Amino acid sequence: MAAREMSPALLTELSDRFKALAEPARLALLTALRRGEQSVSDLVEATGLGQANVSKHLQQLTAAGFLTRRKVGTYAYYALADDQVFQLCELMCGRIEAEQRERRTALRMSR
Amino acid sequence: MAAREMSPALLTELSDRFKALAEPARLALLTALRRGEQSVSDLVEATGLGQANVSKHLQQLTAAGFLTRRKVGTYAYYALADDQVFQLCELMCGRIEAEQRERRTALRMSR
DNA sequence: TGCATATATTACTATACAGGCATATATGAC
DNA sequence: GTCATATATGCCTGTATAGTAATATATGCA
Repeated sequence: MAAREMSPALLTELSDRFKALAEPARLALLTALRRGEQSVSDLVEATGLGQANVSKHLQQLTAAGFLTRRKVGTYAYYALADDQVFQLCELMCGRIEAEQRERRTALRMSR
Repeated sequence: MAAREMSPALLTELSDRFKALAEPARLALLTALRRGEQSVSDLVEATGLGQANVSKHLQQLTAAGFLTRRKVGTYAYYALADDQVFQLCELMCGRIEAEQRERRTALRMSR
């Protein structure tokens, strides 16, 4: 947020982006796509999710700007729009690990 | 996600954190707290949200590790646990601005 | 043309949760 | 003790959405 003025509109846009990442299934799809562009059926197999479900999640991720879509014949190939999304995940993972470290330390202190 | 193995448990923890940021009201509270530690009633006034609503949002942000809570008398003072959360917002805002630039460019091209 | 495959969409159900209101809890003042 | 204030909690309603199953759409092939 920094020096930015946080208008209600920006807050809504921001929360919409975070909402796109706020689902384990969608994070699993992003993770699977680290290996490169894949079709819907590839991703169905990679994640074990239902086809309709995957299709809808991919649409949401694309609408949020995290994925690109390329249609070839009857296939739809999805790919990461960029890898910035993983910077977000890395920051979050770092927080989670820091908290786990703190919990372990607190545990040690209490014994 | 990088070199991390993304276990289902980690995906869930990650999505929980993102979910905490996936609400305009909670982002507004975080923004208000940039000015420093504040009580619940301060934040009610700053945001215009209802007291019960603010109290519940603050609990969620605290559970997600974004806020700390300090009780003094009948007051509860909340503060940002760190400012890393704004790095996340900055990254997201950067994405939003980039897309707006692209939309403007696309518009120029189409005229 | 008709058939098969890949993806998207629709309808439905179950669940989660934001928001508001009323109330409970906790602390301080008297 | 009573009263007032600050915060948290429980209940309720409406809305959003994840998941599934069935169907629609689109493309390629014979």
